Amino acid sequence: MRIGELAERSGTPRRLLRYYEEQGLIAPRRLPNGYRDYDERFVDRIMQIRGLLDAGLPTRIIKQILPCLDKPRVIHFSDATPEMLATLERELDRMSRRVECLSRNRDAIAEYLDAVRATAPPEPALPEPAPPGPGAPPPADR
Amino acid sequence: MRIGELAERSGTPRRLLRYYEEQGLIAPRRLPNGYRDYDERFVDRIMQIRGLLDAGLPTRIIKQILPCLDKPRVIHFSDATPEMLATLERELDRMSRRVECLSRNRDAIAEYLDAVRATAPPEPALPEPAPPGPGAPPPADR
DNA sequence: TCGAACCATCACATCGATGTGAAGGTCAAG
DNA sequence: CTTGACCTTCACATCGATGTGATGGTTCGA
Repeated sequence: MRIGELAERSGTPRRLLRYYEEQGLIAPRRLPNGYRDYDERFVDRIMQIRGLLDAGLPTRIIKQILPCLDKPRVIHFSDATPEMLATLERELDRMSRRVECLSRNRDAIAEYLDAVRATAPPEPALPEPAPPGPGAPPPADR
Repeated sequence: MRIGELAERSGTPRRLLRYYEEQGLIAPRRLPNGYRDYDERFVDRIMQIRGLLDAGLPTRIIKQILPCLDKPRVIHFSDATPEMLATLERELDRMSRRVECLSRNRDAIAEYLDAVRATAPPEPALPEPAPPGPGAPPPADR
């Protein structure tokens, strides 16, 4: 597929797809006329990238960890330089802390909302849209 | 305490303490000479703010959710406008998604590291430093 | 063949978080 | 009384992620 379709299917501006490529996060093929050519797997890939970006990881780090998250792993064992492993360890630690901090505050918000709801009548829920893919980031804050 | 001590105790540049104040996240007293005057509670407060920032929340949102994370809650029930509650719901959802995405990728990295370690001999661990406060962010990526 | 709808690259703008430094006030210790 | 270590405000710079638009090539259908 070309960039427009991927943009639509991943909910990502073309600009960012080109930016992620420039940052070395993805490397789509090119058609004879120079157009970018993406296959299906890029949809989830982009979701994953956006999820990680949204969670606070910079592209530089994402670029390093992405190859390790693919199966089968065996292929990528050769990438495992000591510096690489050290980076991964550090990032693993950072991510765990982030998850902890985020969970703690999320639970506190949930608790607060529960407390508020206990004093005011709730409203009926709406039917939900389709669930997001494996790496889907939450919608923007704006 | 004055800004220098808080900066040191929270590991945060003075610049950012002033920035957070400018963004309405904190409101320290002022001494007669105009100096900012922080009490003990600001140390954890700053940690919490930095943790949330690091996890990808913008100051604008943090400003809204911070008052709800304090105990006792009862005092803050008056803040609970419908828009406020809607914001909290949205943000709760976003945070949950973030936690999910982050956890998933973190687990994948852990799995990868385990796989790698299974083929190379491990090294003995070092003694750990003091654990961080309640809202402590992970160290920077840089 | 012409226009619409794609695509390309490039450059510049914006936005939030952060760094840095200038110019000057306060205060305690020598 | 001066010096040094604090503090103040203000302004401008940087950095990464993102928005926007200019300029031009490709493809396809009317």
